[in-house]
Amino acid sequence: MGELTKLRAAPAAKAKRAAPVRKEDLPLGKILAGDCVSAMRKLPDASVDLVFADPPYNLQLGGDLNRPDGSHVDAVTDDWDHFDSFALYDKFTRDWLIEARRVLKPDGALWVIGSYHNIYRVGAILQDLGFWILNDIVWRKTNPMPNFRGTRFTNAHETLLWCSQGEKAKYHFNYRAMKTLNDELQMRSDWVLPICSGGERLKDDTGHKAHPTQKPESLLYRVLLATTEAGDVVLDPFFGTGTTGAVAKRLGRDWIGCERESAYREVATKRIAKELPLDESALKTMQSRKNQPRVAFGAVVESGFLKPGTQVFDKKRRWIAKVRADGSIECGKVTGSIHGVGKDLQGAPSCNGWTFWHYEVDGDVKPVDAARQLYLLAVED
Amino acid sequence: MGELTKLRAAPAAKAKRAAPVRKEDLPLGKILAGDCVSAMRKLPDASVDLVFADPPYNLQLGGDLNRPDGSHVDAVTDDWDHFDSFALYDKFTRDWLIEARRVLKPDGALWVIGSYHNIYRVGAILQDLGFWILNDIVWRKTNPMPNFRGTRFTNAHETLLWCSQGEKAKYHFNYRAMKTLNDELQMRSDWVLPICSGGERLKDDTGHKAHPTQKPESLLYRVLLATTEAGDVVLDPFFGTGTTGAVAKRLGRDWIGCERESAYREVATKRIAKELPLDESALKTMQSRKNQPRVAFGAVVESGFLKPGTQVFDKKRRWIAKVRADGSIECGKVTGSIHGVGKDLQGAPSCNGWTFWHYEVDGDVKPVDAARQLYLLAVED
DNA sequence: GAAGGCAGTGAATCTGAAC
DNA sequence: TGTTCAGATTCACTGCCTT
Repeated sequence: MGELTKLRAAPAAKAKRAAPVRKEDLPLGKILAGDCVSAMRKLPDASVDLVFADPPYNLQLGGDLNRPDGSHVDAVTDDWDHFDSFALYDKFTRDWLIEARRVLKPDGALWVIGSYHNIYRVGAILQDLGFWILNDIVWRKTNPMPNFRGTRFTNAHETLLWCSQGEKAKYHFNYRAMKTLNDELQMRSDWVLPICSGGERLKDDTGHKAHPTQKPESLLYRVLLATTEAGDVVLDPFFGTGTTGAVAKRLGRDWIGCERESAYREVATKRIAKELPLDESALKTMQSRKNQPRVAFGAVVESGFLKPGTQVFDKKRRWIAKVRADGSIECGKVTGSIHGVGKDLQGAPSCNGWTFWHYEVDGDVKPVDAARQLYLLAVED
Repeated sequence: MGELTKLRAAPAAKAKRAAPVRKEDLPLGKILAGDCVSAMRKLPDASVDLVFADPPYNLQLGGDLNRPDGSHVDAVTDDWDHFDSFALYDKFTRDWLIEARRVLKPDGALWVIGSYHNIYRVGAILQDLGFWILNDIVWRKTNPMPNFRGTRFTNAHETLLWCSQGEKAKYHFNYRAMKTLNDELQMRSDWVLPICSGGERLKDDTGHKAHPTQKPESLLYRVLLATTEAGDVVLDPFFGTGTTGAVAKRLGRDWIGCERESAYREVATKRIAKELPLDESALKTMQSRKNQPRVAFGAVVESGFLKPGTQVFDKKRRWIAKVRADGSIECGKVTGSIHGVGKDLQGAPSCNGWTFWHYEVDGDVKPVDAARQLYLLAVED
């Protein structure tokens, strides 16, 4: 971070006190061709209310990857995602962030989405440039791709950074709208949303996905609803197939896109043309209810509501097993989950371990489900 | 990031080919006083299996920042100077990460926990030093503090980074134990755990919380269970009230702490003294089949668990092959190992013959893996 | 028509021991 | 150092086809 630190923050658009930009002078509803830095240079200072950016993640993939069933994973191998070094990626990032900063109004905001491959570099650089992080948001995917080789944790989330122009800068946050959207609870920094698939996923003529990393509209929906007003101008420097434009149009926001690839520009143009502004009542029904958390037996053990080493047994005490540290149980040579061991011992097709296994508390015998209820109570506070 | 990028990874402890460090020469179960950089300097190269670090987050919170030598940095909270404090924080971060890297074994791993105030700086710096991010983990708090002023999203998570020593470095991951802990589904990168409160939260004599940022034991439990083995040495450079030590002791891991504040050291010492290790059988976890001894198909045939001449077939009976005396199989003109024949017949990139091929026993159809399990049971006794 | 089986797929830094 | 090959490894959801 050395060099950057010396730069100090460009004072951003703050210094410009010229006449405010007229919306008529902006290329609203247009997708600018070329790389985003050149494209943004055509825009005046302090002219947009929000920048939403989904830059390349700089994934550094090894060889091919196959699923356990032998099928091939269609990975992101496009040239635009490849950088030879962190240094080059950092320069690329700095360049587009500087332009984004110039183009943003003093009370404008920046959103960037990324994964662990790039988001720590992006985050450090935007802080160096003077952006002020308001929240980091975790998009928790309901249906991520599994880790097929069993080598790491399933990479089940991506991260968004929401920033103002500086520590003292103003910004817009529709607190009430977010709270309403979230069943009258404050909207949290973790958002549970499915990935983009099914009918929403755009296909090319051959039926292949039109873009490798299309984002779900629900994500943009929440971003725009939370941090813009109707009539605001939203700029997306990495427009892709135009999710930002489509949702902006639906929500009555103006938009400007930048996109290098003509194929993506064409798909986006057609897509947005079909989009219609949504009426208010439809907006309200788009949010899904919060889903009941599943509780893993391991989580109950981990949290101490049932200690490793505890003996558990079925109601008739035909079998006695011992709880192990990882939430597996052991009964003689049979080990596994509470469900699997109960099933195998009984020779049954299935078994609900929560009600099958019991333990003793102060002389009482209780199903292990009682420990789950204690866990849920503690977690709910 | 300029300067750092040029540094590139110190080759870490890899270069050291000296005699492996003996555990007797390490200050196991001790809390080293002083700042963590000086304390870590007393430890030999390549001597610990895991570093878990919960460094100070205090960037924008009023200048409560300390240099590695323990001296206090004067508060610099005006926005003119906040880059100076970023630079100081970066230097502090780099210093302790470099020592952590030296002390870690080549196949050791690093965990760091942080919030959006510091984690982007930490992440970029550790990448610059050559650490390789394996996952970023989101600790999703079930009971976070609300945002009282309604100005932002409720900050409901913290981030952990899990890193190996480098892109090609080895590391340990107890995949099966994690899958078991999560009810037979892969453990994801988002962990839902309550914050530390209630009886677990340590209090001082006045009933005030003993430490402002005490982490829940469940968090450390999962970290240590996932990425260490019993007997491993865990180092925590920011020991605080010793959550890492307490959980390490419980799980049969050795630990070393560093802590500047004597008050925290005292609380931690008492706390850990009370902790009891789990007995060995409770510590057993589900093992990956990768760790099981390799069994040649020929050995299973040789031992009579699958007789030469037996017909084996895939689940849909598209192909039928015959087992030969040497453990090869024959399907028409295709002959070879169970894996190779399965692969060639399907035209697949690879094939696990143990689960692909089946045989009949008493009218039941079983994968040939069942014969391997019988063989393993017989051999174990 | 309903239900169930089967195939396909998504921002993925995805093996390692033996020779 | 590189090459070979045994063999370990997946979750949620969509959509088409069969029963």
